[in-house]
Amino acid sequence: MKAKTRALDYYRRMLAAQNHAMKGLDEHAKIMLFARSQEVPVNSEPAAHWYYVITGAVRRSAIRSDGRRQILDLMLPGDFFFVVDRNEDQTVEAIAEETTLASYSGQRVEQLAQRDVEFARELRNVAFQTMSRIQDQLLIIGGVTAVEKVGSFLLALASRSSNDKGQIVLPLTRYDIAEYLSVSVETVCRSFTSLQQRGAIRLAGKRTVRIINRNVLEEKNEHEVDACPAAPSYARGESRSCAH
Amino acid sequence: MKAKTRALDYYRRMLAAQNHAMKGLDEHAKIMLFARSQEVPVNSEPAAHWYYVITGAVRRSAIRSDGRRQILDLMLPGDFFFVVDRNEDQTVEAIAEETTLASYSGQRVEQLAQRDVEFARELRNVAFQTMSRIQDQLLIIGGVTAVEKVGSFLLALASRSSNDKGQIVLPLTRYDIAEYLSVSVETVCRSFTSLQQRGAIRLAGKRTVRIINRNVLEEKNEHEVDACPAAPSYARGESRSCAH
DNA sequence: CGGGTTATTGACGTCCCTCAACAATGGTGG
DNA sequence: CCACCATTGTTGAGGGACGTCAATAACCCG
Repeated sequence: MKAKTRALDYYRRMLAAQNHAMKGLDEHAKIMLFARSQEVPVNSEPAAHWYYVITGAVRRSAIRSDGRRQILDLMLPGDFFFVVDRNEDQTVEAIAEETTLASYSGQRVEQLAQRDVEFARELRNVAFQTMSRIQDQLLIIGGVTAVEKVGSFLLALASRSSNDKGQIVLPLTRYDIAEYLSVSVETVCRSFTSLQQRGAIRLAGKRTVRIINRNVLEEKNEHEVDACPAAPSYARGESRSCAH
Repeated sequence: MKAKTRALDYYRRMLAAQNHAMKGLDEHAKIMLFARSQEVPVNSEPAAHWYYVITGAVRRSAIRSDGRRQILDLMLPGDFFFVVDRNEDQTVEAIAEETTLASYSGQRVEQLAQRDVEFARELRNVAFQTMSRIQDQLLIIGGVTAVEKVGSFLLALASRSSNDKGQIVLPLTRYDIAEYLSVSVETVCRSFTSLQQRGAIRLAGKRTVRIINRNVLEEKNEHEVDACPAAPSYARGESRSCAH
């Protein structure tokens, strides 16, 4: 239980240092330690438990009817999460080894929200942040090519994780990335090598990515960048907005 | 302004009839009427205004850097929505003609949430419903084939709209569907005809869809249904969960 | 050392995006 | 009322991208 007390110390220090949204809850938090691929218990009723990621990484995923797994949300240190959906059978699992979470009872969260007005507002902001996270994922998945998806995924990951000058350590496997982006694992690999050959990223080991050229990652098409001459015909421009 | 007063009447009656989550707000609601493709004004600050769809349909969309439009959320009668994201430039537009919304000031919502505990809980549920909606869209977009995407989109639409025995009236154009599913318009059309030829749906007019065979829509692959003999190798089964 | 997981690359077939042409629809003004 | 035009919807041909199958390497752990 060395890791657990260490995580608790880290948690306390972080609470003291930065402005924690859930600071009213810290005395009621239950610190939990998870191993890689270990499931996080979530109740079926909506938001029965609230979690805060201290270290590691967590994925929330659903199984399709054809057996494929879709990662619905990826939580990194500093993120809150909870399970809302009633009908979908979702599983929450720790991705990284030694993932530590702070767990709050949903009932206690409700009570605190009733008493403390400021806390209730923070609670709403937590929900907003979750929505923003899923929405970003939707934009990433909606990308045209696989290289574009992987590129914007790396950029999103870099902006979320505490990065040291564009150096990202991937907390997830290629399979997880594939299930997050809903592409095949092989395509993810090929996208990585393609991005590296194009000078966009630099792979140091399998899990460490250094972003060399952000512009290449942001460019959606690989068609010899010529400063975006005009919107493609697929984008129907302003014809809709001008109607009526 | 005939339509506006009619919508207001409808709104009042609906409030009286069913249990409206925002019933504490009805006297502060501002009823607004929108024409097709008319933009709904949203402030840049998060959740500056809350909206409730009375009739019609509304889309919230973002423009990608390559010019393509991505619909991030689709709101039907009975849905609440608000704009959360700060950095993304999102536009909210009415899809259907004579779209009527009830608008609430975000400030007043905050005030009411501070006074009324029950209302604050309802407010959280509204946020949860929005999350659930975006999440469903994520699962739909993550589908493998275009036919599968269109099929699950139709099923989701049928479960959301007040349907008369599987009869759906699409409030959006093929272009909107394409931007919702992030596929090309032509592929959407081909998927419709393919689903019709397979006997899954029946097109009565361009915008009216009757669902004939739900099973065909739910089947992800068109590979001659043989009762799902085994999960495909792409789905890696339980090998992950069993690790450690 | 051996076995399982993870990662990478190639060959091949299929799905879908693009371009193109055209039909159907709806609104506007003469 | 009808011609006109913009929008919307549909279908075909061709090529590129990605999923699938396969083989292999690298890595971790007992």
